[in-house]
Amino acid sequence: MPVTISDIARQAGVSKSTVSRYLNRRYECMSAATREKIGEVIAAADYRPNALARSLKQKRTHTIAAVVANILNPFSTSMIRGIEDFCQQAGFNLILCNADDQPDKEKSYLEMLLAKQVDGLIINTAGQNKAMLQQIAAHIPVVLVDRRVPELSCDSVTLDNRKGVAMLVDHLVGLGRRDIALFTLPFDTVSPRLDRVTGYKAALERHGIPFRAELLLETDTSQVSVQAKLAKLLASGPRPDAVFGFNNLMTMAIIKAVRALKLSIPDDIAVIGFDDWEWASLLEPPVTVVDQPAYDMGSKAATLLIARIQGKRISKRPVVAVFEPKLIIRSSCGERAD
Amino acid sequence: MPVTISDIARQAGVSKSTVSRYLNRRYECMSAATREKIGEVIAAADYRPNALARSLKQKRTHTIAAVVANILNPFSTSMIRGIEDFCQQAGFNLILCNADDQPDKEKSYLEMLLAKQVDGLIINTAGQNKAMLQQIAAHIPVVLVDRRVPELSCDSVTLDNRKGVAMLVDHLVGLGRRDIALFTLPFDTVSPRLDRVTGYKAALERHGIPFRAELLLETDTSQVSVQAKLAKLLASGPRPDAVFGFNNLMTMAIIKAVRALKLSIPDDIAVIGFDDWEWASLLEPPVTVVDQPAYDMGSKAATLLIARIQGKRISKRPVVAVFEPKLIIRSSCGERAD
DNA sequence: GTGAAAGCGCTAACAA
DNA sequence: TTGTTAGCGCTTTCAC
Repeated sequence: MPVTISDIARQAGVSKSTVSRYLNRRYECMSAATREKIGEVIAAADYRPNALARSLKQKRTHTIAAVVANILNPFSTSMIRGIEDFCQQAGFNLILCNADDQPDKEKSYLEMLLAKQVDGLIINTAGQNKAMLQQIAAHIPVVLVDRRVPELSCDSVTLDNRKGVAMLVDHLVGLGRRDIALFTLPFDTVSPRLDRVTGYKAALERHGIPFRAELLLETDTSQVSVQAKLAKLLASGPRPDAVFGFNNLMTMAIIKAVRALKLSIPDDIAVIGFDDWEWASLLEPPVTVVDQPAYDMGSKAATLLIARIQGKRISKRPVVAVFEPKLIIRSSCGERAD
Repeated sequence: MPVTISDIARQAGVSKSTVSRYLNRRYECMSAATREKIGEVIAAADYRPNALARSLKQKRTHTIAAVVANILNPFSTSMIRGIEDFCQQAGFNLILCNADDQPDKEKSYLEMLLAKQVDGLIINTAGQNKAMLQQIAAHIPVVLVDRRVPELSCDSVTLDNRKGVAMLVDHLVGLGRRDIALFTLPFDTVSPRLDRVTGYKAALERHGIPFRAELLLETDTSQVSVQAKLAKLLASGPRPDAVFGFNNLMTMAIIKAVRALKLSIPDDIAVIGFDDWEWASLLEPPVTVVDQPAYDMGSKAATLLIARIQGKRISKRPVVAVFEPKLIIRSSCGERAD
């Protein structure tokens, strides 16, 4: 039997309306005496307004949700921190959901978020729930992070993936590597992956290097899968002189595989990855990567979302924030930075 | 103007109660015809019940919250996955909060969670909000993870930290190391840290090694702090032949510092850490650690919490689940496992 | 400055 | 089998 607004009203000898005004800081329409009295009663009773009731009435929850692809990926956690910090500062609550890159799980989270009446949504979608997202975007502001969905008319925050790959390929080619194998997760439906593949082909072409389909390897990020593909590749035909991992999980798997296959980095093979992560510099040799400003991307997404929710006037049309990748040269490609 | 239960009722030509019964799967008390009719109308309207209204009435939200200390720490993310998977399976929603080890932030999250009427709480507390937690625990089930709070009468899930440290010290001593420096975060208020310090002293004593206060170093997990302390230690008196990091973040900082100081691991100094993490095995040399089953601990916490919420009969008295640490020997202490 | 009353969208007796 | 009614705890006109 928690204490309600009626209890406070009774104890303070005023009406619920007055207490409500107090709760909403409308102190102007209230005598100093009642204001003080209510304050005392609330403190004494340790009263906490019921957000459900309030939201039901106001039709706003002051809560947004973030659905990320994989909470075990440092890219996601950094992005989350960016979102979280902005929300905190803006007085919004955050519900965090980990869709695990599974469309079903994503869908069930979306269902629950809608039921809970969140005011807005930031999502790094697996891409299979377009219809549902479309419908959601019609009701509440939605911001896509990392992955675009062309069909969806909403704000998005992405990285210039093609540029990132260009930097990476340029770096490799500059060091004399030409046979660059690339390990990616299935890339048909997920925009950054597709962009990276496209960027890879474009960059090769720019350097006059013919694209070889056998160097484009689609796999999950487990060491076994990666190692099997890599071993097969090494056994058959001209061996690659560089490998490029599509995200940090993939890069880790590549490094494990390369080591298991007793290859030396970078002498036998150069290794380069997308996404930086805390301990990339601690590996031997330290790994060269293209970094995405995950924290800033998260923060920007939250900024856009909350601006929309608060009806701040931003362009009616979807805004597309594109962030710049950064090449962090360490030594896994044959060049020592320090 | 989203569609409500009244809209559905009208369109289906029945009363709200009947629709409500449908929503709550009480099909027994309903003709097949109405059941079908309602189903059609709901599907056509793409109706989604408002969880706020439902929860307000039922006084249950089917939602629990998890407040973790630091989402950037792999220990936390693994634990979260354990919690999340169990919730998913049990049909509970999860609100995730990252308190960042800041009591203020923790408090503000607790306030909002209470306002949102969560049914239960899993918390890895910074330890400064005892009074508030006590009061919360009196209303709803609370499960403490990782860190105990003796004053609080609620379930807890912890690791046998003293045992973990004992394994670690035994390992080191077995390899001939006796001057073991230990880097910890401030340990006066946080139980696992305190347990680890106590366990360290006890283990030394068991081996007849006198405890030297100058080897117990309290610091944050930044490389600069750690490196400063380590440099000072090396310069003054008998140098340690091993360093032990209190969690994975600390261990990473130690490794960075040791490298910056041009010491060789394990020849000049052995390094061992608490918590395993994905890439510990990829470092050179691979790092020996004491691992905590973070996923299982999270899963167990969720299991306990939800059992309490559902009133399953578990002992009235707080249950204390203690997990076993596991020593993972790699080669940073002078012994190669593979 | 303050209160009475209606209602947010739902559930749960109690009737019929 | 179904409908009527009365709230859940709050906000918000509209009076006074």
